[in-house]
Amino acid sequence: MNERGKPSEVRISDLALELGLTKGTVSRALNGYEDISKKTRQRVTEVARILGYVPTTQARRLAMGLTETVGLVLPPMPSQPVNTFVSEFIDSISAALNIHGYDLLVHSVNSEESEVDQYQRLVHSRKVDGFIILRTLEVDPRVDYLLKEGFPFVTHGRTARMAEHDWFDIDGEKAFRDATSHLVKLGHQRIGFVGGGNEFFSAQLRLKGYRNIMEETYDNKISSLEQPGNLTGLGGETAARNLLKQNPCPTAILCANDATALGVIKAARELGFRIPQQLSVIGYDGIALGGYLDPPLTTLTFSIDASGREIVAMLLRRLKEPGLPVISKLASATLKLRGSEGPPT
Amino acid sequence: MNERGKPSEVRISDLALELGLTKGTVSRALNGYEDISKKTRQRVTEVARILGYVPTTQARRLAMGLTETVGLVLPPMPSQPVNTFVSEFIDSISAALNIHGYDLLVHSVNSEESEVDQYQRLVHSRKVDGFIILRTLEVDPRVDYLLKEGFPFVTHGRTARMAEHDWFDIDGEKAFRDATSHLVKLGHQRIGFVGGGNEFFSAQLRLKGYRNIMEETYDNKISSLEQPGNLTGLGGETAARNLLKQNPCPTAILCANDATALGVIKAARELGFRIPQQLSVIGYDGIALGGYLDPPLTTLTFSIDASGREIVAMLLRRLKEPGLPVISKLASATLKLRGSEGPPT
DNA sequence: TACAATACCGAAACCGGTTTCGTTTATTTT
DNA sequence: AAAATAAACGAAACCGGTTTCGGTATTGTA
Repeated sequence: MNERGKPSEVRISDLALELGLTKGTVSRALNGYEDISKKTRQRVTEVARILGYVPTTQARRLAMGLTETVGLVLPPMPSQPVNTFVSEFIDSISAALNIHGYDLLVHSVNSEESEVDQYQRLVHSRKVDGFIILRTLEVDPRVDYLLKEGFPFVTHGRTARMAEHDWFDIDGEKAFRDATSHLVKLGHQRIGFVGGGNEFFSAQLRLKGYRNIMEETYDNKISSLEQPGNLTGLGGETAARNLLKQNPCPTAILCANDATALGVIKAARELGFRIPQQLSVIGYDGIALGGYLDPPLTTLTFSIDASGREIVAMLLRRLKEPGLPVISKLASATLKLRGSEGPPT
Repeated sequence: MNERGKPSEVRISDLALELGLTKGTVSRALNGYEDISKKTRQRVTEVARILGYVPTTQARRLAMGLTETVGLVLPPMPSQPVNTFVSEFIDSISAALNIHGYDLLVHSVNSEESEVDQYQRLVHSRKVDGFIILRTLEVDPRVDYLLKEGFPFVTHGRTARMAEHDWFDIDGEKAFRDATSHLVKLGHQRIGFVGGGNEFFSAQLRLKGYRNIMEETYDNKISSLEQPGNLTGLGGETAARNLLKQNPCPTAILCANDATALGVIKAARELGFRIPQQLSVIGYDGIALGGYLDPPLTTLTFSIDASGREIVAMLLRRLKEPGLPVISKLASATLKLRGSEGPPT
């Protein structure tokens, strides 16, 4: 069947020769053009099936002037990643893209180039039709670049320029209002918050949701209860130590993500706090591993798969109709009570 | 610069026109052919730079008859993934591939097709030059198919046919000999083992390493101490309950991976066991999250990044020289003591 | 100064498809 | 039966590059 290495492949010209037709005719027959007789179309299809003909993607895409490929440039990961979001997200979007005949091209930034350089090369070499952008910053150079080029993309997360581009996001503000309210109802008064870097728009919104409820409930806001973090476990540890050495110290801590929460819990334990009796902790992300902690981590969760599918749908719509006005969608997170929070003592 | 949407791109014909040369000459000039005068080559390069010419990847690849793309078909993930291996691995291999001008194409299996169908379509549509295969089975249909087609690939993990294909693997047998020996030295006699499904070759090897030491040390092997699992947390829970209801019950449990270990710890806690005082637990994978457990999970760890780079190097070598004899590499895991094991009481 | 060798570039085929535009044959229409 | 229309396919251009081959102009050799 095949000799040394590559399988012996059938080209459209082979098919044409076999059928006694020209390759143009064969092409149109296979693509269902009406100007080819039904009889011929069936004959072509049948012989194509028998010979195992499959069109070469590269050639088809070149001729049609499209790539049918979407790019995903992986944002630099923390050295100790604890979140499975990226792999689940990739799984989701590649499945959704494949259904529509699109491919997913994954790049990562090597140390020598900037992230924007990476996008630039993908755009200019025409490897992709559009991008999906993860972990948006308030002022995001990737977004700036693609908007300048007029190149299609959808972000997961909002930016300062969200009115100008398509985006999908989880309503982190509402999520943290919910979580804060929950703690308030449990009777907590001193509720701490460990955020992410200010450059992340999402982290700002989560902080905003927390503040909403705190100000609404206790009228004044206590800024010493707000600690910056960096969305990693180590950041959480540091922040927790700052919070827990205060007097009076918080009886609950909200964390901008689960990794932070893990750090907070670790530090709290080391300081002798029992959870949730002496300290309630709530995270954000819904990592599966949180369910295996003792006590299991209460967190805000959302469907990664649904997010991925929605984003792909938005991007494909954009590619099909470039003229469309900006589209966006805000989904909501669910408070998943698992046991790391309770009434204060 | 650009009008509505796509950036205005420069083709090689535009360059040729601008330079007063033919596109063939321009192409050879840019690719450093010696039969173009040095003066001309420099002039072409300069003008190309000024006009911002970047060759269209699709066209170049079609002309050269290669795809410069490597495929990765994501194996179906557990519904509650706890391991960041996949995203770290993707990050690693995409970076390594990009350096050499290769792209990474990620597909995932939708429910309607079998995994092999997915490979078949990628092969026949000529979208990739080779594959990287994850989570090998002892009898692996993906391997069978690609060997039959003579299509290049490298596996992460061994298979029954490992003599016929390139592979990279972690020496799980040695890893579990090390872990078992460690427990023996601590004084444990009844050491349990929770494995993975028998279809996974790696799980078998880990079991083998455990048995090696058990038979060598205690002469007889106690099969009731060996519990099957499925490499998930739930599997670990079930297995742990089976082990811990025995009398006498094990004082230590080795787990085929960290997810299993999480389940084992959860079940043990629910049964009232204190860790590591009453039960030592050791996992495998080195997930970062294990460091945040209480106590932190002792585990066998290895460098995902190094694995990815090595596998890419192997695959690229294979693509360059198809005639090469089978290449393989066995790397070793390191026992990372973090506190979930100790001497028996 | 005539002739061969060399350097340098143009012309054209090619990769494997798609699509436009004619042309031929078959079918209607009058 | 002649003319108009429709049906079905062939021919060729095209997508944007690469590569082979051949022809001139220039240089080197005798």
